[in-house]
Amino acid sequence: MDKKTIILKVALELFSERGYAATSTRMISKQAAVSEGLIFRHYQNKDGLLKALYAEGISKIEELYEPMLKLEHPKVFLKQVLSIPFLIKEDNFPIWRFFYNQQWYDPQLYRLTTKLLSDRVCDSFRLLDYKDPETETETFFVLLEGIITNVLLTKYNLTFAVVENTIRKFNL
Amino acid sequence: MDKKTIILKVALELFSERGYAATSTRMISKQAAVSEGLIFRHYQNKDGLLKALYAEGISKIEELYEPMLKLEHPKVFLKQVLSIPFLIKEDNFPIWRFFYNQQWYDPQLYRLTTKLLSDRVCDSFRLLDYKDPETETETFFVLLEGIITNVLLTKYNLTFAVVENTIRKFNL
Amino acid sequence: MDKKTIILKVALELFSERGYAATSTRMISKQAAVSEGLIFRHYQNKDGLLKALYAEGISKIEELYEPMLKLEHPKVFLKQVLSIPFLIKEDNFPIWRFFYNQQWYDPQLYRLTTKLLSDRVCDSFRLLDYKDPETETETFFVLLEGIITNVLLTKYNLTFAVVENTIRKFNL
Amino acid sequence: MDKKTIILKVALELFSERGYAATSTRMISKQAAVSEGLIFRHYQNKDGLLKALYAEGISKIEELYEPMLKLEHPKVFLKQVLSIPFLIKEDNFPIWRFFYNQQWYDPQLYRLTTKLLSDRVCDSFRLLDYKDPETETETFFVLLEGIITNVLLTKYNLTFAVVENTIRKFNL
DNA sequence: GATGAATGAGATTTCATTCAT
DNA sequence: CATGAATGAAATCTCATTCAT
Repeated sequence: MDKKTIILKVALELFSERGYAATSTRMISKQAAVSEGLIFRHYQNKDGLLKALYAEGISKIEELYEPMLKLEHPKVFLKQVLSIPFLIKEDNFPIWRFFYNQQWYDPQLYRLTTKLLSDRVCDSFRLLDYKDPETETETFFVLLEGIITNVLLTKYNLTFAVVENTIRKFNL
Repeated sequence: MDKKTIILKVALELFSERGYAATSTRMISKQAAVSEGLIFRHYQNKDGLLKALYAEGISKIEELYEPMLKLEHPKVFLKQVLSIPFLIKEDNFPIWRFFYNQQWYDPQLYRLTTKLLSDRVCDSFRLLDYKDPETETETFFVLLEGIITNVLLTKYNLTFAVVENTIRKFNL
Repeated sequence: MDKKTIILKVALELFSERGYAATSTRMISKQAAVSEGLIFRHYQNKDGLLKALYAEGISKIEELYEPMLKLEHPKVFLKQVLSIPFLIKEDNFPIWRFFYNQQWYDPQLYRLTTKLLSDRVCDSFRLLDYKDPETETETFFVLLEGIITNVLLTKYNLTFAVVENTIRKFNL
Repeated sequence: MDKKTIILKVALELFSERGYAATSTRMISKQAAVSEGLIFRHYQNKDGLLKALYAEGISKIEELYEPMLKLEHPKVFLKQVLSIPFLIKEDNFPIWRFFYNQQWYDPQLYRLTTKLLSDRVCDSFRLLDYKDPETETETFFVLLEGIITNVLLTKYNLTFAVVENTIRKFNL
């Protein structure tokens, strides 16, 4: 892994755990074992790291969603969406934690992870003949966010039983 | 309102919106129209503000829960709990936002707002003859956190329909 | 003891142990259990404490020297002067320590404790027919300062044997 | 001389003359013509300057003592030790002044400059058949400290006659 | 590409001092 | 006489960023 990549990886880890504002470029350079100057050569400024991570995160999310969006059966699709928290592999954990944590300060991150799915989710509920698919979709996402937040804050200390219970509540 | 109180109020507003790390004591002093030194005279250090807000937040939460915990009927109680997001009055909004935002950095804040209710919620599901009240409770809280987070991030831009839908899903 | 006196006493203790610059008026007020404002009411400013202590110290020294200066026999007088370190009673210890420590920053304090005696010491050596009484006096005071410094820094951890040995070296 | 070295040199000069507590990092940076931040980059904190100076001072002292400790004849050796105040060259003056001044606040500095010599001094008195070499050594060091203090406080305004007189008193 | 010295602005904190009560 | 709130300046320290090498 080249130094540019290491810097971004370390920045992500620190932003994810401590938050953007509480992480200094010095900390990043120390933990990445590179000079502080190199961060600025590669990413211009601290905000550049943020932007690079936004881009990386979005592509990681799209990658994760790609096979999911190919599922045709609505119930199968919705169940898969609810399983997202358990699909976040260990090496993608930091970027999700970073996004969820960062949305408290950056409105453009709000619901970024779910809005790529919202149309398909709404369609699925419509196909399943739910009478108010919009409200159903909204409820679905609110719950999903609760689950994801929980997983990110407790580092996977959440039983799958909760997801199964949710699946039942949505008759999936 | 005396200056000590104003400082804490302003600190809360700023911490709530921008986060603790991104808020300088200088910003607080400017917005509170006091000298920067006064912050330290009253709260020792920046962390002292945090601790004072923790204490204040906890007592505000207990205040909010007090009448709720007196509700005897389990369904009534659970429905009331699900309505918490709409019970958070405007002047308590900042402390809730601060707590939910801060839990990303401070493990001691995790679930602090819900653990005061968890036993009663579990008992309620047991009284209602749910077969796995523990999982039901967990699902309930995960969903509640999703709703509260949503309300705090969008400033109440959430229809009550979602709550009603949830109530239906839990047969309340 | 009234508050004005307590303040000065506490200031002396702290200045004596930590030095003037490293002692804040806040520390003094805390340890004296008075308000910080009271220090300024009684002594105008921090420098006022210094000046008050200078005056007190000088009068304490004169008090100590008074009986000594009445000794007529030169040898008896000189031996008594060499015993000064052991005449400094516990409650006068802080003011001596303060003076000796403070002389590193304030030239007017240099030799202040000994210059009141220097003429009499020189006369004594002259009476005893020392051939160079000025150099003898200087040597005598240098040694005395060494002994006093030692006593002040080690809190009396100095054997009287050293003083006796010195007395012998000066044929007293 | 690089900036790191200049900072330490200036810090020494100021600490030596005004004392540690009364010297601000701002003063150091101004006089060293560097940014204040650089002090912290090179020495972590103000205390880091202190520690660096301790290390430097100890090595300077050892340097000064090295040739002295090679002197075999006890009288020659002791006379040389008594001449230390006149061996402190102008550029080592600040570090000695700093050490002697600082020992009033830092117990670990007490007698640091003499303890490296104490065994050899005691041995010398024993070789010269003094009956109580320990007391003789103690007296010798007390006097030496008096002389050094005097030199440091008056900037060499001390006649060599005092040292010669002392040598006579110890029969050297 | 990479370093590490260097900076100026700003963050946190402490300080002596004032003032209304 | 005495308090304690309040201040403005300064002290210590951190930060993002630049630049010569």
